[in-house]
Amino acid sequence: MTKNKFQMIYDDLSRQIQDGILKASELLPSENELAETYNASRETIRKALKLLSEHGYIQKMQGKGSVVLDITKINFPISGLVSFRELADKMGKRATTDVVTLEERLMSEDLQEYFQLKEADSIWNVTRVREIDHEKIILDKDFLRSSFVPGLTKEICEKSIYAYIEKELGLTISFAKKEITVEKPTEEDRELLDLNGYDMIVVVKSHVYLDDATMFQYTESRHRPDKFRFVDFARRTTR
Amino acid sequence: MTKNKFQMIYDDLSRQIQDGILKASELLPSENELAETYNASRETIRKALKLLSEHGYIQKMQGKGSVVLDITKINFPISGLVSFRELADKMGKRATTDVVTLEERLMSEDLQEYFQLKEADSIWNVTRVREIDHEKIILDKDFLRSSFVPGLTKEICEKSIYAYIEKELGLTISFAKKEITVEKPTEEDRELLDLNGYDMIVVVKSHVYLDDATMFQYTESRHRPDKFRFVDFARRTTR
DNA sequence: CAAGTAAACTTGTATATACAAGATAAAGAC
DNA sequence: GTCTTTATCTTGTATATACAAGTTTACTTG
Repeated sequence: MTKNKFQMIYDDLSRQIQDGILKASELLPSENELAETYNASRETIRKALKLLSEHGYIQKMQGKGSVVLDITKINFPISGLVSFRELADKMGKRATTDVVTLEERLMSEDLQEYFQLKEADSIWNVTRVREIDHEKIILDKDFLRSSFVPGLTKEICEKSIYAYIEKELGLTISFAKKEITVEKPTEEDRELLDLNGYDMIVVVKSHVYLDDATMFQYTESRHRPDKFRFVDFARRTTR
Repeated sequence: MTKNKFQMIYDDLSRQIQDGILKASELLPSENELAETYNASRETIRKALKLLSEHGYIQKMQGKGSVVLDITKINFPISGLVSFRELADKMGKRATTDVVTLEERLMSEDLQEYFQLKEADSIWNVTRVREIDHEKIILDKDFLRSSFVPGLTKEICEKSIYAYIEKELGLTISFAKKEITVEKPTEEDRELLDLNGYDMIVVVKSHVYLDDATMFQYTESRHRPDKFRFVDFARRTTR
């Protein structure tokens, strides 16, 4: 499945850490030892360890070794790019999605600006309400370039647009720029969500890019403040 | 200064991108060409390009090359670990810091839990109000293990604790776990901040770790919601 | 001309080697 | 015993080589 050697080693080691076989604050075997056990070169081991380090599984220390970090308290990875469905699954909550709007039209001028296009392109306009434990918590407003996502249906929007894009269409989502702010709710927010008296909304704006660096989606995910949580693992890198 | 070859190459290329010498949506020279111009091996070039990719400067595409991304709209890096001072400097705002509390005492039980220590250690308790454009916007509550930060003074807290830790003490901050939530303001928030009628507070909780994976600081940064903004660049990696 | 094929790019993976730099443990000097 | 030095671990950097895999270009073939 995962064909790459260093990814397989990463998978194996990260699983061992998650399962507690490799315990927190213990040292990993040295790179040379790992190279022997996995029948790989040291450089390949180092690629796997780099991944572990980036994802917060280990901390590397020159001269000493790689210590296993306590992942149990961290790993609530809204960090990175995780869809609503993946998240709800992980939490074991019963969550439903109501598709309020699904229409295709020419993009407006400000959207054209957002997508940095010279000519206005056709675009899908999807509005969805996310319900968790029978409360309408999240309002998702998606704008997807229809030239990339031809046959979008209500059924797909109810399940997962991401799954459709990646598995059905074979497109690869590569990276995203996100911005989190807190704003006053709009009329639409008040209509569609169970605000429960709160008069602020957490807004997550995402610009989503494909493999070839073309932006194909803009999303505003609007959350009721008491149900919002964002967790991040950040390494201090060379600026 | 930066001694490593691949970091110097990274610095040079990122500077060229920021200065517009390498323009967005253009292709970088191929890895082999770069290896020649920088008098380096291809692997060294690849390390530099990996950094560029991770920081959102370029997008690599197998078989094609590396395309320069439009960094101008992204780079408001609250993402990662940036201190209040660095941020204020970058925005060119006149910002002041008022040290409300600075005291050393034994840590409470819940703090001991946070730091995952068996015995209670001595800790610095710092409370600071951050003022921007004559408005009290941010309340920072810092808890630093005093065994690592011996001589903390009011003057240091008014400037930058980070600068003191990294430059004076020579400690290296390595990574942090952050959590963003939105909460009701406490009495302290109402007292110390200019809430301007807002009845919510954006809370950024940070666990800060050193080089050797010891946690030495816990911080709660409490922001007035209208002045809060968090920007993130996230790559979709192997999960 | 059109379609398909082959060659020549590009980046991705894997390996081997060499030395530098930091940390630790063992051996030696006093 | 105590301190210093040395050896030997560890990870970090840099290089060279080989081949795999994806893209583009040029060429051949019908």
